[in-house]
Amino acid sequence: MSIQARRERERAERERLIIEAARELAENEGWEAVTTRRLAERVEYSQPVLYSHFKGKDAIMAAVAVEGCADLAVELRAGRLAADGPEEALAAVADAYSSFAERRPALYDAIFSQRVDLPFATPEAPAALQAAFGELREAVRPFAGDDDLGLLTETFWSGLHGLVTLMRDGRLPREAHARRVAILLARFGSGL
Amino acid sequence: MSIQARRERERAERERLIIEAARELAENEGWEAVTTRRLAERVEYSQPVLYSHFKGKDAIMAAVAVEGCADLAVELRAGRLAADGPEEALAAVADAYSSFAERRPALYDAIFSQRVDLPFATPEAPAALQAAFGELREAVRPFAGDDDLGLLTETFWSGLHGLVTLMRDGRLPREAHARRVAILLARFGSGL
DNA sequence: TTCTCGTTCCTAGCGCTGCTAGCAATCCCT
DNA sequence: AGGGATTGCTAGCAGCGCTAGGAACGAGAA
Repeated sequence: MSIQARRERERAERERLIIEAARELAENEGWEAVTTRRLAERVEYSQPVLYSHFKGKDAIMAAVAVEGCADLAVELRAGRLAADGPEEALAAVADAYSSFAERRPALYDAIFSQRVDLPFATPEAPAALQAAFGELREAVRPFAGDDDLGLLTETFWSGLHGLVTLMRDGRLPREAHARRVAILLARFGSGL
Repeated sequence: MSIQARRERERAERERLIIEAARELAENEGWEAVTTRRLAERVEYSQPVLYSHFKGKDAIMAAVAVEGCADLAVELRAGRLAADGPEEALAAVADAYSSFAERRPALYDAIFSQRVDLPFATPEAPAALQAAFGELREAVRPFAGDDDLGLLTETFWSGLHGLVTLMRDGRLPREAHARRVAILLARFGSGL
């Protein structure tokens, strides 16, 4: 009993090690630098060990994404709660969102851009994901009016997502980001 | 003179052949199926020939993107001009945009998602790209109010882009797309 | 304590990728 | 008709995700 418990514990630790190594490698050098060989070398195990923990590289990225999402949720919540007044809260959440995407692009990509099969808009979605979406929803709630709150939140979120991804890929000029966010806020942060 | 002209013509034809083959392959089987080997086989030349036309695979994708953008511009324009009234025009453009992304996801990806270094928000941006953006801008213009028209258009575009990409990757439920677009239109298609 | 059975993990390798060096053949011009 | 440049091929490199098969190790039984 105790032996098996120890083994499972060690296994879980190694799994955490893999996820963390993948996250660090991705954040430092981008996802294209995260190869199974480099990852294996970094955790000081051979390649096939990775496959005893995860189905494949995509599953490793999905695990990193879920963890990263928890960080995002925390930052969104902090922004929202620090602000006073609903307009300020919405702006704070938008800023926190932009800031996260800017500071941790690899993580943002894993969560929102990479093609990785995480369940999203369903009850089976990871708790961290629902928490992050929940923060957005609470910030949007005061401005819902007659609109469906969930759909309104999804639309606002899409706006933020579009802004940060198009900017990061060089499709929108970086210097005007704040003004674009302000426009988005003006259009969503009012009773209509 | 004539000989060189013929050679250049043949070369240009072959380049078109490559671009078209890449586009078809991508639209039929996705970009991950577009490998230099398959592409070479399809145009009935050897692999290295591709590299005498394009710097690499990314450049081929960029070429496909520019062509696809012309198609997008045409569809946006058709939608805009067929509608009467500014609200209807904005809705028509949004629908045309969504429809393009839905019908031709590989093309949409090449233009707006893939990391490919096309100049975007600069005067050197391809004409087709500027044309497509221009259609959005004209549809948005009646609702600019005090906002900068360019920035407002970029923000509206970001909203559309976020909606279609998040939906296509399974991060937003497909069935509510029309309602989300309606919300976006309600927030951008009014004098504020 | 020794033997045996399971598990764990590594070596080696498959088929693929984007890309390129170097040679053969072809075509144009003198 | 021969010389020279251009064109496009064959072959190969380094790296990718992933996996088969066997070696080595540790746990329990005689």
